[in-house]
Amino acid sequence: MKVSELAKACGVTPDTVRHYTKEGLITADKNPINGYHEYNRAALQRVKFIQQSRTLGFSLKQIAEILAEADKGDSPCPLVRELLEQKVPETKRKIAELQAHLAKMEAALATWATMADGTPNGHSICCLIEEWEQNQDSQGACCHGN
Amino acid sequence: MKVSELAKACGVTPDTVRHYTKEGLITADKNPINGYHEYNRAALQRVKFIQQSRTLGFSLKQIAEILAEADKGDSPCPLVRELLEQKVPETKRKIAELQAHLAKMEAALATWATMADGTPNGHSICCLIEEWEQNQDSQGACCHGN
DNA sequence: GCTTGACCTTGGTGTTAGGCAAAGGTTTTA
DNA sequence: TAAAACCTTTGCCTAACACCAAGGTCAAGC
Repeated sequence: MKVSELAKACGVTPDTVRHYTKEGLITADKNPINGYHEYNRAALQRVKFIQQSRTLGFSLKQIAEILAEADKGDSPCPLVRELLEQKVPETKRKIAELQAHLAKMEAALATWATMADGTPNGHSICCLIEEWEQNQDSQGACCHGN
Repeated sequence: MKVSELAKACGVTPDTVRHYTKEGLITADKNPINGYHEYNRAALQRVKFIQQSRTLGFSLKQIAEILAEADKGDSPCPLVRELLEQKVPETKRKIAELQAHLAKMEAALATWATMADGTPNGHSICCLIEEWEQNQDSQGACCHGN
């Protein structure tokens, strides 16, 4: 298969296939006549595997480790379990961060609903941002009356 | 103030201050004798503002727009409201993605708890990944008995 | 006065996972 | 046979810095 054929078969772009090839995640023979890459079924399987792994949140570097393990003839499964077990709390942390983040934004918007816009005056750039967090008891000290 | 003094005062690294300077988010006079950057209180205020804005999830590019608006003498507040209102659904989407992601991982780990590790055999790289999703009814077809 | 360490400068590289574009060769199609 | 569609390599772009190198500068102690 050529680049685009493989890409289409896997539902990725040709650039992605080229990227994986360049990074050594998949290999290809080169047609000596025209220099074109020639991919086989193993490459197809590997690209599909890579996409599956990416949906689980693995980085290309981690996937490369997994593939290297498999290429050595060892089972990559223990490594996969380990990586995934690390990833779960990490993902939970990210979710918590984003949720805190979202709460901040919604709180800010709610607070701002009662605040007027301020014109920058040299001691304040945007009162909405500068005042929204720490001085929630003195809301709008810099803005109101504008 | 010099780079490190400003950085310390704002709780960021000198590299961050240099980065903001290079990107034009803050300005500095240059000491003609030694070429050192000299920051004033306005820069201090701006770096703090940038940090506040970053905790709200704004990118440096967006912050640059906000600052540019303020520098023109206009109130950046309407822009800030608008940006933040765009950001809320975006963040919700990201959270949902991560949660789906997490669910996938936990489901995979739960499924795998009952599966043995497989040795790569040419038709499977890591059965855990390849089998976990689509064939949940034929779990371990490639792995068991190993 | 001099050395040492801490600071500053510019400029470059690295990080993720490709996207995009240029310049040129090849293959397929009309 | 000419255009369209494909392929190649090369290299730059993204976000927000972190880190490093080479070299100049400054403050302190001896």
